[in-house]
Amino acid sequence: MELALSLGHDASTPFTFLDKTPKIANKDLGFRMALGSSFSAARSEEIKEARGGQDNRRTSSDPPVQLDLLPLVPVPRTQTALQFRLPWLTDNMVLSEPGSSDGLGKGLDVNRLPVVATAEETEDGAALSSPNSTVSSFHMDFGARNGGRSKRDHLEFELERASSRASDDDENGSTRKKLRLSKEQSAFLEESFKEHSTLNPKQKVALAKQLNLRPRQVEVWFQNRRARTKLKQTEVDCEYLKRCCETLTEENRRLQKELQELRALKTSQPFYMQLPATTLTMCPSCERVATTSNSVVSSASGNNTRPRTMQSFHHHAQPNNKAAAS
DNA sequence: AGTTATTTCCGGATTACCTCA
DNA sequence: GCTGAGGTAATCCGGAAATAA
Repeated sequence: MELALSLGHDASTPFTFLDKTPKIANKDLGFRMALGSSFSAARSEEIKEARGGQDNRRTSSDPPVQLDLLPLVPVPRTQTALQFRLPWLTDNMVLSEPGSSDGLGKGLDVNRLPVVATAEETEDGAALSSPNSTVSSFHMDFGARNGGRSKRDHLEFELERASSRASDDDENGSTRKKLRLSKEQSAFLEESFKEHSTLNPKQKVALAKQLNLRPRQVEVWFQNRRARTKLKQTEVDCEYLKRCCETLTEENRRLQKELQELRALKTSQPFYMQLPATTLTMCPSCERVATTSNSVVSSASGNNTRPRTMQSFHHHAQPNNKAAAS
């Protein structure tokens, strides 16, 4: 998709801005994004392709929209969603499947009650293998959060939160819960988002298992993340258009002034305007209108009163305009 | 082959909760 | 302690696409 901004009088030279946006974004805001109508089409293709398989309704390993809102931290392509190493873990602390025997990988689930697995999990087919082990097998180092709280303190803190949530739930099962993901969970989701901005069901379930979240939560996070990305990009585009508008306004002002000068010249020096019409050509390099009768104007007027822009155009050689000059 | 119902996912808008100044 | 703003998880709704009947 090429968005063309027509400025009214010259639709032949559409003003494209989106191809410039990434440059601006890279420089000023530290992220890039390629927008294109190919997105929806490509997505449809993805879906088609994915639905060829039984349980892969969608795949997004190569998203059509490239976008990075964070400092680029490349994750090797060879790492699948199941093989991510969390940057905050030491080398021997890789998240493992929740049901694995090593006991690692039981990330703290900020939303899951310590004991009860919800019906939704079962529906999603992503119920964890040991939902009641969330507390006992909590091994991730969350010391970085909450101002360097010790592991023990943090665990107690989280237990407290979990139990308070449990009591909330007991009081009213329909209470809407809104609980923050941990820094680590968010970081992991971000990393994953950088890899692919959409998830197929397998990836979603895998991520959910790794982070000890419900698949629905992962799905919602990705949806919200895409929305944030889009909003951010819209702001960038808006800012760019604003700057363009300012530039064009300034250009318009300048041209109006020039027009006024020309009109004044016409009234003060009528002979000037009786000369043969000046051939105007468009400069292929800068796309400015160039006049080819500089010498005539100059000699006829007797002094060099041509407006600044007309003077600035004469750097273009126009060999076939000698008639006008004579 | 065309139609309809169902399912699934998504985006957009909005709500509700949480944190922080 | 109260309050308003901002961030964000969660919800609702409608549309699109695929699939099955």
